[in-house]
Amino acid sequence: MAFKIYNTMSRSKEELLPSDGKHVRMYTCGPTVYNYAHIGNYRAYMFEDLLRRYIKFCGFGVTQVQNLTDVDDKTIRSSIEQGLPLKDFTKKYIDAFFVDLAKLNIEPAEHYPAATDFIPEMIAIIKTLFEKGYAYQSDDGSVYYSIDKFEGYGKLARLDREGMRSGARVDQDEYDKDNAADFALWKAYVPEDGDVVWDSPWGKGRPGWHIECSAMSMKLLGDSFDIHTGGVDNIFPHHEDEIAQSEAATGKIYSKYWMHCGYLIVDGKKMSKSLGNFYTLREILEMGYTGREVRYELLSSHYRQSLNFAFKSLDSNRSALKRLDEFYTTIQEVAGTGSKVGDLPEWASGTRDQFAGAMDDDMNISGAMAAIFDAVHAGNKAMLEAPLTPPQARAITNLWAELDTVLGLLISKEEEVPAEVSELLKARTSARDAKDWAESDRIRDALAEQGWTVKDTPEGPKLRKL
RNA sequence: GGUGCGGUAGCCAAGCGGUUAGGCAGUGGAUUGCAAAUCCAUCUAGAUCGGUUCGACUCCGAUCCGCACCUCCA
Repeated sequence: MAFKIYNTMSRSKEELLPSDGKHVRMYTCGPTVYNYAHIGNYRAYMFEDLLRRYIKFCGFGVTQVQNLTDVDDKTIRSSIEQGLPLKDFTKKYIDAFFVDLAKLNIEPAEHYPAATDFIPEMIAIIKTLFEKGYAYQSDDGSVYYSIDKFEGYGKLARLDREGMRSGARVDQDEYDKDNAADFALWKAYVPEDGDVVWDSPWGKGRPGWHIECSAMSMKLLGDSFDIHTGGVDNIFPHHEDEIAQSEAATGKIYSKYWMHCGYLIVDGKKMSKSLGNFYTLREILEMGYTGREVRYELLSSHYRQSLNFAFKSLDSNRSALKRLDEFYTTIQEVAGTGSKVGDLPEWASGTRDQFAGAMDDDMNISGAMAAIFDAVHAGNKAMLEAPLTPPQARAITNLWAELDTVLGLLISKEEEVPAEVSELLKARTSARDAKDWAESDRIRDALAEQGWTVKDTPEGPKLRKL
């Protein structure tokens, strides 16, 4: 089996082969910390989470870098509005970001570099670009990258260099630049920047946006690394410009694979802060949804497909997760505390291959989830015929644990049954033994108020969290 | 205008040149003191028009519609 991923650079699926054969180095574009990230942003981080988890499932090691953009127009403007030093302002949103990642059960990356901690590295790259003739300084003091000097410019986005001249949004007034599409490496200081300023060989100022990713990725992963990811809106200009400046500076291939995820759509439009049609994770959690339900939502569509966000599907995810929980709880009850592992029952013997086969194909999550639900259905059916042995059940819980290293939503945390609730259950059992159905139903309602539902099974009553 | 993605049943969403994807919801039944869960059965597909083929949801062409990117963007 081979894990194939869609490489935006080649526009085709390619087998993932890390350059050292065993350890994948990946750079994933992270948040700009001027506000709470919305769930459209988390769609990208969720895709990256699935990717790193499946890479590990395939037996590779992973080093993931996710940057924090803590200096740009928006962070500067907002921090000044709030009268806070930039670092104090961004800290609030950086902290919130990590809280959200935990709620969504997104595995932490190995590195979370902040742009403001890598200014010397950025300046070093710009210096090199000057030496090699790719950079120039304009009259206003800003430093630009000359895209005409880089032969491969446009190779990722497959730009029509001629067509760009008549591009819809090229600002004709940008006469400081040699070519309207040249981008800033270093922005000269303007009063609006307040005290956000660094010294450089080209005067006071601050870095351009694209240079931060080049500096941090190459510093932490090397001049050439394996995978670079982001949303499709990053293909151009951000990633195109990163390639231009990095490859011009080093003369090496910057990233071997480029992967991009589709958008989160709300009411037929891309969710974005500028359109104002966004939800933050904390808003959704306040509405009573769980991080796990949101995780299921963000995960369960193929990453390159746009994902239509609707509360209705969050509700249906709750039902689907209940079905998974019901199954897993049943299996776990049979497995008990025994550690002896038996063979998988016939109905689960192909599940792992079916799951991996789907995931190998550019992370076909729909196929992978179908493998899970096929097993649940076949298992429920088989258990009506013949009970599992504890070692068989243990084999299944082990399989589930393995698959959940990828999905991160199969196994929910055990709920402790409060003493009060187990007292109620006892009282109800007595009532039922006495065939006092009215009392039994009254207690069942009382349990529901506590958030628990009771099921009467041949093995006795069972409690489930609502 | 350039470039790219898509249109699959009530909703969400896959693979596949011929054989039930899957999830949610609905209906009928089994089961249950009643439920819940589960099982069984069942309803609703492939934007439109052509072409290739023994056979097309799948390949090709055209048309229509939607979304995105073309220097804020995950």
